[in-house]
Amino acid sequence: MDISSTKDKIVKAAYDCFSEKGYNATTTKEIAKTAGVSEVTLFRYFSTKSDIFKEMLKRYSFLPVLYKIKIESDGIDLQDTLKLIAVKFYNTLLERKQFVRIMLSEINHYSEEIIDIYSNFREELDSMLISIFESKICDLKLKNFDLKVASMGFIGMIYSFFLTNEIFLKKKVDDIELNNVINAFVDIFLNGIKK
Amino acid sequence: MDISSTKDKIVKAAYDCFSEKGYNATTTKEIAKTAGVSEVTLFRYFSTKSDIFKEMLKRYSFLPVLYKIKIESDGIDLQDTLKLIAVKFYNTLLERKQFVRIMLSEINHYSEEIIDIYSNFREELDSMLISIFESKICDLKLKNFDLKVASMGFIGMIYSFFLTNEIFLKKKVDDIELNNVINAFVDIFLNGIKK
DNA sequence: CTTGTGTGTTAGTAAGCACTTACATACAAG
DNA sequence: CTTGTATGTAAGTGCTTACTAACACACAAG
Repeated sequence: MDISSTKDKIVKAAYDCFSEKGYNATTTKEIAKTAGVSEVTLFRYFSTKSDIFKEMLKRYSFLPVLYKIKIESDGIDLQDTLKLIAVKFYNTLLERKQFVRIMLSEINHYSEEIIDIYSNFREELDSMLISIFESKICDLKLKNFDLKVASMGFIGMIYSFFLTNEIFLKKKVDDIELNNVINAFVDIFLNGIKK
Repeated sequence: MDISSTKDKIVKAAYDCFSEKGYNATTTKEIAKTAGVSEVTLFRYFSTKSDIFKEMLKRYSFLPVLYKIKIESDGIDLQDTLKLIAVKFYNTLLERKQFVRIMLSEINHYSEEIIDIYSNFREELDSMLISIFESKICDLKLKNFDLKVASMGFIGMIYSFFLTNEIFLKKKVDDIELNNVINAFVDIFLNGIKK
């Protein structure tokens, strides 16, 4: 028994291929080759190409990873909390860059599944932030904003920064630049929501 | 002579098809049918499917549309200027929603062309905002932020809001909600960059 | 009336695709 | 040694695809 089973290897290979070329441009032959198995073996584990895709969506979704972002915010001030969350969020996206790419390119093709993943993802993130804001609201005299809108704005800055650099421009952002940008975003945002 | 030539009809049809199903899943037969011409005629105008795609990229790029966003900001305060820009930016994205979808789904396939369009787009937008900030910087005692980072943050909030609702969740945002959200974003942002 | 231009129809080709069938082989467990 | 399980190879099927060739028709301009 290998460290990763044949099925695992196929799903991983599919993940890599789909993220590089998209679903339609990836052939089952290619997936098999990447996985280091024969095409026939591939079809012994999955009866259709679509099944491979769906299995891959399940296994590589970043929904579970999201929980790693959750932090203990008691005792830490809001500024540091936001910075920490921003960094963790960005790194999560980086770690699952391939998955992000797949989601972007297959929204049309597998819209139901992807809408599902994305909406769960956003709900979790937003409610995480909102509960943090709520716990700090009395300490810091925040404006009476719609917290959900505020959360969307904050997440949006970081998400968009990620998309622009990593997905569109394919430009690596080094840690120093990332930290500067995140610090600026947090500063703007925090100042913005304070009374 | 028709109001739109045969070539125009083909490019328009390709635009519609590609945005709905993606490049690979769209057949030349389908494009021809959508355009209301025969497939042979299609190949009389374009020698390959890829040529149609590239022609479509040229014609439907939102780069030219971007100049409609530019406004006269003299005499208007920064808050109203930003709100106006945000609304116009959002509406431009809406107007070219199909193009955005194509860019997202074909980054892998036509990365060179799309990177080019996207980076021009961002540069234009950023420099537009930066020059506005600079013209107001003395009036309003803005913090000594990196203006480019500030611009990225502001654009990012709106862009991400658009992507989430219109592209991912396929949820229509009505004008009232859009205005509320934009007002909130501008408030947060403006407060955030002030001293 | 002729000629050129733009288009349609019909039929095709060569390639590539997802997926299948049949058979062979390696190997671990009993 | 036998049997079951996991895999490979070779060959192929039926379908779809981008793209082509050949011919016919409509029609406007000279």
